[in-house]
Amino acid sequence: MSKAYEEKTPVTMQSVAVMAGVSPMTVSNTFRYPERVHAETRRKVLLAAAELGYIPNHAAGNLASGQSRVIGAVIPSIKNSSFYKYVRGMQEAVADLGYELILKLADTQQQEAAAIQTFIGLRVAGITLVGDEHEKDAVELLRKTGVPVVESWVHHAPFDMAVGYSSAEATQAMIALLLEAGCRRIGFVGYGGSVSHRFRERVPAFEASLKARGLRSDLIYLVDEADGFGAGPKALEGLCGMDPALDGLLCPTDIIAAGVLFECSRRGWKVPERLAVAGWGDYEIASEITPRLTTLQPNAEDMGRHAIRMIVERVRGAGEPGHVRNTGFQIVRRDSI
Amino acid sequence: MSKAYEEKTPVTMQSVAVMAGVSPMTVSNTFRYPERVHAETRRKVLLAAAELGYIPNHAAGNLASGQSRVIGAVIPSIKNSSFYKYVRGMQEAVADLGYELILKLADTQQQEAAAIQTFIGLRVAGITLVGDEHEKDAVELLRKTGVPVVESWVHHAPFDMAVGYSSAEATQAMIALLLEAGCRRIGFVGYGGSVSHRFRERVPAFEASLKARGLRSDLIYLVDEADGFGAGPKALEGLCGMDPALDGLLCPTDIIAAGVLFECSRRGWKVPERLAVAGWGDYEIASEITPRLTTLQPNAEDMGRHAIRMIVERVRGAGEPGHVRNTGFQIVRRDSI
DNA sequence: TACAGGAATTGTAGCGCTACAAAATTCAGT
DNA sequence: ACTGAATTTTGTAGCGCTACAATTCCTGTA
Repeated sequence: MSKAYEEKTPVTMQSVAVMAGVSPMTVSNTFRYPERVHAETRRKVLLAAAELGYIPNHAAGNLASGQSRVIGAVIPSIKNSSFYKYVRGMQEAVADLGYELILKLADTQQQEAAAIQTFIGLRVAGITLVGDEHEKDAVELLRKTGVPVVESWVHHAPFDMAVGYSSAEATQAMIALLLEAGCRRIGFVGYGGSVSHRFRERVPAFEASLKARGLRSDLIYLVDEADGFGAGPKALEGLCGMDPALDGLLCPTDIIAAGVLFECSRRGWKVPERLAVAGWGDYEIASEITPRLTTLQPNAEDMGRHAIRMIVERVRGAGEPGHVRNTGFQIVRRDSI
Repeated sequence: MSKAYEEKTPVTMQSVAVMAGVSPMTVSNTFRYPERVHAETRRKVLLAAAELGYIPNHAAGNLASGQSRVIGAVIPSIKNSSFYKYVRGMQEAVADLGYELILKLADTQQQEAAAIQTFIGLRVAGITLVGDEHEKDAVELLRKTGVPVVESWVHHAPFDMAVGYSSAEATQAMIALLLEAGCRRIGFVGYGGSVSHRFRERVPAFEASLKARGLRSDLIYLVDEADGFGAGPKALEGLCGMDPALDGLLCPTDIIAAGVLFECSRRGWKVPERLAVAGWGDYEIASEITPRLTTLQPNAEDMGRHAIRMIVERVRGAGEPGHVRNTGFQIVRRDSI
């Protein structure tokens, strides 16, 4: 029977130092400032470290130096493939900059607050959040500790820094495209319930765009976030009830747009001739279903990359609080409009 | 202009102790062993801590106690919704047990090895991995440090502990279902390239099941993992080339099965009459498309929960190395078979 | 050969916390 | 009031590492 975890003799910097025949400080320097150590010495130290399987204890280093190379990211859900790209962007950036990224999932504001506490407990170098709606106490805590924080997917008024794009502008752009394609009775599918700001700000943008053209702007139908694809058929039915001649539809995600497409095929409706459908998010499914979905691509990887860069800049003394970076969006024109 | 992060006066246990008028040790006890301190004292300490926004420094605590309340999970990808459920299960279990979960994404073995190093550097209490194929050095390192490790989604021969189900058994069960439904010319879609063991072990199970019944067992088509939905049509075309009377199809994921369903609808084939289609993974899409997909549900949440429990048990002194837990699977019968 | 000046190396002290043991306080039962 | 035990509180030492200053080792030049 093998020994329990704690009973193994831990490999410390000290043991590496002894094996390499140098002082512990030299071992430390070898890892943190390799250029300060003579090449030959460095070789010996690295050899000893490899031999012993030595991994520097971040916890101790962090404590001694007051600095951390770890950035914490709170993600609301991993179901959504935009977040996947966002995380990829962050991973890429931390790798370039010599940092580490750790993730926590949080579906609710309470969970987010708990995740923030964990990260602060770990004394991470910075934190990235999604959205601009957070628990009051959590924000207070972040303020007090002064950790660099980037809010992603939002576009203005951060309590520290933000990176994202404007959902309102994106909505306008999508409506413009629908209008250009000849649609005149455009419907809007939104999320009901207490959904986040970045979804809610689309509604007024939708209304304003249509009113400006003198078109009907009340074809709005709210669905339940949990319904997935199933929300598509429901929304289509609801909206057709309001205006049977509905000819364009703006969906909050590609998933719902796909659901609408399934329903159109069931009804024998041609897309985009009978109904033009706009997605949002550029999920994988958008380019795979028939007809291929015209959608909005939010540059999620860029967002992730910039979120990390902003934190690292701040740690290095640059980067002002209040900094907002607009990573924009792109409309991917395919077959559904 | 606000001060830089490092310049803020940090709130330490000491400052809480002063404010509450007790010794630092009492503050420590209040957080770690609340029952050891008098209720009234506890109240004072908690009040002071809240007032100052004190969050215990995990790094220091970890260093002093040699113990950690953080478990690290390495996830290969978050695109796949089974992993989502797996993570949910883990989150739930850590919350129950008073631990924390942090995630790292790793698509390749190299990235996995790096993630393991990070976790060991953080001196986490345990690590969960996916699959049983890891970089040799990483395994060596895990062995040396003795961290409790659970390999998930696999069923046997762990180097420490494992939790999962047998892909071979699952394949057999699915084939049995197809046969029962009257299929006699069954095709198999697999992943080409260097794909992990848990996918590869399905092939011999497929062949054996069919040979045992004296049926054709060479209708195997390999697709590229990156093709997503698009792999479905390709596989269907390839397999029909081998046997135009193909009447059943076993897909490696629901995504591919969905792609096949799209293609069937394009061809005007009835499912399951013309072709019965089996998915794998019970993704969201499985219950949303028409016809609804019969698929294999791997009890991912259970897997996550058990992975965490096994680690915590080990830390607490129970739980043998070599422990394997079979969380089984379920076939979700819907309309495609 | 001596020595300034840079390169490389090494003690010292302490980061914030906790294990442990010792000390102080409270309490019950005479 | 007094004692022994139980409860609560508190020093002490040290976890593994790094900042910083001090020391030692080199090299080239006078």
